[in-house]
Amino acid sequence: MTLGPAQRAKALREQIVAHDYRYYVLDDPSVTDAEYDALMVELRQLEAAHPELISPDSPTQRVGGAPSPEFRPVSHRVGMLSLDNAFADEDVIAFDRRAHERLASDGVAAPVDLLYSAEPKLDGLAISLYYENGRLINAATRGDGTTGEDVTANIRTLRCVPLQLRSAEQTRVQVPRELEVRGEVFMPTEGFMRLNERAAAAGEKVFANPRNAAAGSLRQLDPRVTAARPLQAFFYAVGHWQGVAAPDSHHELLRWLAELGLRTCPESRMVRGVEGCLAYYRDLGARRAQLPYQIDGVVYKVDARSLQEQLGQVARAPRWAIAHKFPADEAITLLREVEFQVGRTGTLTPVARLEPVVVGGVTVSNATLHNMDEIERKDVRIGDTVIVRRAGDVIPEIVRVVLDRRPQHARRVHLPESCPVCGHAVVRVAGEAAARCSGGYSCSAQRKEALRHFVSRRALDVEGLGDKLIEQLVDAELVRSPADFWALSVAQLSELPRMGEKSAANVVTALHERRQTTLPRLLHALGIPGVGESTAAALAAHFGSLQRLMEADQAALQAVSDIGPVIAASLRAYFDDAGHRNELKRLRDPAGAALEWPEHEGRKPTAEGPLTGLTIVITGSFTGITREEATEALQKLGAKVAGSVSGKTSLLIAGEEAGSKLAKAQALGVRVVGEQELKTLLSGQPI
DNA sequence: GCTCCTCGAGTTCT
DNA sequence: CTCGAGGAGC
Repeated sequence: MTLGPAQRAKALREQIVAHDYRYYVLDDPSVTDAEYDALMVELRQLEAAHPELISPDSPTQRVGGAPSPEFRPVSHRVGMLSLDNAFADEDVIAFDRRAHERLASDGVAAPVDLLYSAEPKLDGLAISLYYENGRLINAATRGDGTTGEDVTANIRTLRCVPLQLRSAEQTRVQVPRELEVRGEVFMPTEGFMRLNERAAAAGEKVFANPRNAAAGSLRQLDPRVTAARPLQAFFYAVGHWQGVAAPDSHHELLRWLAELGLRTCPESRMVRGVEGCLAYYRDLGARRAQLPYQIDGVVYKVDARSLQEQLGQVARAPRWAIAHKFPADEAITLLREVEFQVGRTGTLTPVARLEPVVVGGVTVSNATLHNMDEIERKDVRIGDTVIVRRAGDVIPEIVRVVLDRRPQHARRVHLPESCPVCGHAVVRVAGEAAARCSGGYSCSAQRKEALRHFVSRRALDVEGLGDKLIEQLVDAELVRSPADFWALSVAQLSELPRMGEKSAANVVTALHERRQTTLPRLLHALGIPGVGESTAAALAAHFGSLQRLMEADQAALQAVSDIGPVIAASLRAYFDDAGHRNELKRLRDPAGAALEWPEHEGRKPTAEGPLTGLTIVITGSFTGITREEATEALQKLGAKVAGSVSGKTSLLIAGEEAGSKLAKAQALGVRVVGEQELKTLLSGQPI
């Protein structure tokens, strides 16, 4: 007998979903791709002939609806935590010891060797999927952990993501009424390479690494584009569930997810104790290059759920899990040339020009060598083969030279005798690491940098005056000193290449808006050697007006805290210079730049508040507040906000992606809190 | 005079 | 982020 179209469609869908499950979750396909495709074709034809049979969770409906105009924000009902990082074996040992100590102090009996569930840490994007009665309702990115973006339409196009969880009849487990499951979306290395090859052939821009490619693919407005990208996903955690008994351990949770049709990573293993963790780390590290996807470390999770609950979480990371990162990626490349850059203060900085090489997922072609001492210490020569690393995973640095590969013709690096930009003599003060161009303001490099600094965000904060524009203005000799900026007309600006009347007008308006400034900003903008943002603020608070500051002698200057003989002399030298005094006059002149700032009596008392006496350091990023805003708010409450962690630090407030400061605070035993506590503090309550 | 701490300055890539 | 150096305290 023949089936009616409705039954046939249902049968086809069940077969396709079953094949998806075998293929993605069990990794054991039972049909060829051609057979699978034939089923899809038949279902499509059937649905085309009988549109009433189409259901939203039909496998043909992965790419559905019109492109969504935006990615709506979605708040996670349970915050998506991040993990603490371990970089060395000792960090893992300490993590295990802390877990033991905590359990012991809570009176919980734990085995000598805790059981851990270990899995690779994929280099992709964390996502959260929400299923109701087994049906996929929405999908969101991790975002900041509290709020992510709605990427449902794009996630639906991933064939390894079930639109419908396996039913109660198909599984040996209960299907939850509600399930919020978390995992990682990533692009397998091979798919990434093919995608880039095609993009390069088509003259489109290529992605720097699989992670960026995955992120870019998920951010497509048109789901059809996402559907064509080779994205995959593994699931490894549950944020929220209802209508089902939770598995007792992480490894059972993974099994349970797989049973529901959610793909889990085949590399996850149970390991015993620290030794087991470290052995797993080494094994995976050795096989890293052979894995079909990119990983940046491994994750250990205390397996038993009862112990996880006992351990709880701190700030924004659980105490029962840690990510053990692989060492920073290093690459080997050729040092082609060493050039010297001239900074605002005339400092000559040697920069290595490298044969471009991919390190840690980005292409690096420059690396700073800091100064001549550094070059000698590392014995770097032009033509050398060098090992490059991204320090703190961000700024490229040359780790060392591969001496075996030094060619005969390798050249030593010599400090130029004259400035490469202006030709003035280069001087090196005995005992100082830096070499300087003696050209001062007549050196166009120093002038450009000084002008750039003057209008930079933390100084006068003029928008629209970027590096390129300043370069043009200096080269065209339209601007020589900061006061000249305010003499620019729209007509003059619009004559410059790539500058329309509209942008020119915007720049003039932006300059005008910043005429009203503050004394600390102005003092910082001047770029007096040794006077940065914080010293400028101290000077402004102490003297109250530019006039009184300019009249102060060395002794009066040294009365300001943090000002010693060196900075006092630097200030005096600056204000004694006729050129500088003339520039200040032009800046203040109502017929010139006409800058204005409020003056006061000076010596503003430091704020007294509930936090007086505390030295607080802030690191990482927060959701509702920037670090700058938090700093200001804490200072208003009387706290001293410092830039680095030391023995004197009373508290470290760590946000997302906290770096070395967090590690240092932990090493020094400084108390660490998170954004929650920051908010509590700012509301005036103790923590 | 020594040591610790903080600030300033310079830097990369997307 | 990191390094160098000035400032402050012992």
